[in-house]
Amino acid sequence: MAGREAVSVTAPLYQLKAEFFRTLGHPVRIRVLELLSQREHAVAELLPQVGVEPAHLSQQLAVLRRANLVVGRKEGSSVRYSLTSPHITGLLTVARTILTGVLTGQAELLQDLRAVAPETGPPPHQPHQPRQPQPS
Amino acid sequence: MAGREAVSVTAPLYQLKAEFFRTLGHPVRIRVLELLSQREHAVAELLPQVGVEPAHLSQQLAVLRRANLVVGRKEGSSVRYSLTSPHITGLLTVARTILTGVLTGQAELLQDLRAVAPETGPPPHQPHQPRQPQPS
DNA sequence: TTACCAATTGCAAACATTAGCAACTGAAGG
DNA sequence: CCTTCAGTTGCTAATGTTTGCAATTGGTAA
Repeated sequence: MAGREAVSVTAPLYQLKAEFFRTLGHPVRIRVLELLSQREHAVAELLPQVGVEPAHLSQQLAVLRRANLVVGRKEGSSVRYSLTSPHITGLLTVARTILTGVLTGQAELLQDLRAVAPETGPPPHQPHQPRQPQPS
Repeated sequence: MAGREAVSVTAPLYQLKAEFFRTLGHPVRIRVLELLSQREHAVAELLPQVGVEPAHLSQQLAVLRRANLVVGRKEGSSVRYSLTSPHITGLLTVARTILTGVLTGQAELLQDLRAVAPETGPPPHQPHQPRQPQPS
């Protein structure tokens, strides 16, 4: 039990931020948070959407619970999960915006590479113009 | 055969998002991004601020470079780094907001635990009062 | 009661990341 | 030339995370 302290009052803020982002750094957990951004979901509803076996989903839900990003509420024989903060939805949106930019940058880089003709002169290296669109 | 389909030919979006967040999930990298949020910094300027040995910082900068979150520009014998997107600054801000809420929630939980006298009644569970600003 | 279903937990193997050290490149100065 | 400084890269032991399986809990129905 050494590594993870439940609530460290003294941990530096950037350490906490890193742990926070690390919590988001898993496909299943992202998927869950996106689904919960739309509305509350029972585990049985999440299961087919994320396509992993129940035990695995439960583990990842536990991670999100420990990080206080979601809460589970028992209802009959099932458990319904929801976000603890609406800001999380915003965070995912901003992340997508950045990701779009990053991918655009990489696409441009690819194009630059492709623009270099096999045996002709040196790479032109166009001066970099940012992009407009943001698809889903 | 219907059912679990990988959704996209290329990497699914939530996979990319997870990788993106994982990139942020390290104290040194967070520290660097925060410093670069203020202004451009040379590696030699970052070094004393983050307090790790040069090789380690270089590795973490390489991670951020590969993720296309920062760019390095050689200037004389030093390298100056800057963010590729101003949105990153916003992301860190939103993250702090969420983190503040999360920590507030945990603090309340601690207080609840503390409020339970050794042999007296059940935990009172106060109804949730929103937060107070917090320093960087 | 027993059986079943939804969800969770514990554990160990497979996997990925981190951090420290030595070696290397490239530029500036003697 | 040689030396030094700023950064980077390669390698590897230590560490942390993921994930599949078995066992478990708690609720519901027969």
